[in-house]
This record gives sequence, C-alpha cells and structure tokens, in this order.
Amino acid sequence: MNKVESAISLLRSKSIRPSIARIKILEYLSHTTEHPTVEMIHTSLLPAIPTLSKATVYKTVGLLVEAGLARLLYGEDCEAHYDADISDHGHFQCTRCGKIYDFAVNLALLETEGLERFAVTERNVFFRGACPRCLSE
Amino acid sequence: MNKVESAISLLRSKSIRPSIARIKILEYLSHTTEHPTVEMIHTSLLPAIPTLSKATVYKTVGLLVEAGLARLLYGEDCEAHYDADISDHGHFQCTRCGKIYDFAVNLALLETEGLERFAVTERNVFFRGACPRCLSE
DNA sequence: TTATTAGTATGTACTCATTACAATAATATA
DNA sequence: TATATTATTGTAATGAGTACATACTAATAA
Ligand SMILES: [Mn+2]
Ligand SMILES: [Mn+2]
Ligand SMILES: [Zn+2]
Ligand SMILES: [Zn+2]
Repeated sequence: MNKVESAISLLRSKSIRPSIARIKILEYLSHTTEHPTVEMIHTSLLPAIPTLSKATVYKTVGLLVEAGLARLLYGEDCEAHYDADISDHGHFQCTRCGKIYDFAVNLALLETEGLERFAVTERNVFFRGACPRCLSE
Repeated sequence: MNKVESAISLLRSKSIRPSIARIKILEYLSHTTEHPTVEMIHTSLLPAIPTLSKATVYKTVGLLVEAGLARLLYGEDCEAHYDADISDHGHFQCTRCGKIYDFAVNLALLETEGLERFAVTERNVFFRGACPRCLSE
C-alpha cells in the first residue's frame, strides 16, 4: 500500500470522505517530524494545490484531530501544532529556536494520584528547554 | 507571616519591587486552584483595585513566570493559564467544562529516551478528558 | 522641602491566529 | 439527467496578546 492509499484508507476508516485536500494534508502530516502549524501546512501544500485555502486547512486539521488521526499540541507561542503520530511519545520544545522534538517516554510507568474519578482520554508530556543545536552555539 | 507579607517577601526574594498590583496578583494566584487566565485575574481583582488595567496584569504575570514564581499553562483554548504552585504536579483539563484540575504525579519515575543532549528546564504533564462533575451529568 | 530619576501602571492601537458565515464548487444519490 | 449533500473558498469578525507612548508613583539626591 503506498502513501496515498494509506491516507485514503485511514480517512475511510473514520468515515471521512477522502477529498484531495484531506488526503494531502494527512499525508503531509504523516511524513514530517516538524509538528507544523496551519500556516506551515498551508504554505507547504500551496504549490501542489494552488487553490487550497487556510480555512480548509483549519477545518481539515480539526477534523483529523476529532477523528483521532492527528493530535494537537500547543507550543510556547500559543500556536496550534499538529502531529499525525498518535502513538505515546513526549514533546520537547526549544525555547530558543521554537522547534518541537519527539522523545520516547514510558507513560505506563507514570504514577498519578487524584484522577480516580476522571475519564482520561489524552496524555501529554511536554518538556521545554534548549535543544542540542542551540546549546552548541 | 500573613498572606501579604508572604507575597511581598516572595517578590523581594526575586528583586521585584512589591507594588500593590504585583502583590495582589501574586496573592490571588497563590490562593486559588482555578488556574486563571489574565481575563479572570483582571475581573477578580478589579473590585479591589478599580484602576487595574489588563496591560498591567499581562506584564505582571509575565514577570512572575520569568522569575519562577508562577508557571504558565496552555489550555485547550490556547489561552494562557497561570499557576503559582510551582511544585511538580500534573494538570487535567476537562474538555467539556474547560476546568483545569491538579493531580499528583511522580515525575522522577518518568523514563525518557532521546533527551540525552537536551537541557530540560521545564516538565509538564497535561491530561485531558472528562471531569467527575461533567461525567455525572 | 523640592528636583531628578528610575521604575511602574495605564490606555490605545496594532498584530495575528482562529472562528463564523455565506457563497460557490464538487460529489453522491435517485 | 436533476437534486440533495458535502466540501471548499473568501471574507469579515473575534479575541488574546503585544507595542508603545503617556501618566503616575516611589526612591534618591540636593
Ligand atoms: Mn510528535
Ligand atoms: Mn496547578
Ligand atoms: Zn533550539
Ligand atoms: Zn468538566
């Protein structure tokens, strides 16, 4: 199964009609580690889909998050970043360059207390600091 | 040492001149579990300080965060929430009512991989889901 | 005390991400 | 085909946050 088919079947599995915009946006999210913003997604796809509007990007990423095909992160700048990697992993944002990095984290080992009567649907681990690249400058 | 003295000495310890606005804002943050936004802080303190402007609240909470006297959380709505409890603890935001709750978490047990060359200065654990109150409706 | 200065607070205008909405285009169904 | 439904677009509005110039306050010096 190639990239496009994979995106299409993912969308179909969530009963989302696989339009060009949706396929391309999901594909783009699936093949980047950048955790892009709406602005970045729009800019990146505009050459391929010249008619793509930001409104569509906003709507589509909202749809993907709601369907569980992507996750939403808020960075330092209070801008929404999107990530098609929905597996358990932590995020590190560099306070100097703003880049968001993935890291492995064992959430199963995390002991919490006080959430007995809560229905937890989403677990985020978000670290901040300086990345190696910025540290070496 | 009473509330006011405590806020004053906290500010002094960070070389921040304890003006009325700063004392009241820090005090308010220290005695609420609400994780208020700038809007909420401003509304709550306006009766006591009728001349308090939002610009001052923005500036002051920024100052407090920079000094390490408060922490900044981004909720679902991409609005900044402030918390004077700077001890290690996790946050849970209810996706229905928007309320942010504290919970105990043992961050020391959290195993991470891939951050060896990063300088981590801030660790956040952020969960989402439904709170007991919303679940019982 | 008054004058000078630095630090603090205020109001306003602005930026910009996000949302709302109505109009248009595309797609599915009959 | 015609008709209904869904998707996309452009634009206007919203609202959090920032920038900045002005006004105010408090500390220090003369
Ligand atoms: Mn990620
Ligand atoms: Mn808290
Ligand atoms: Zn960096
Ligand atoms: Zn709730």
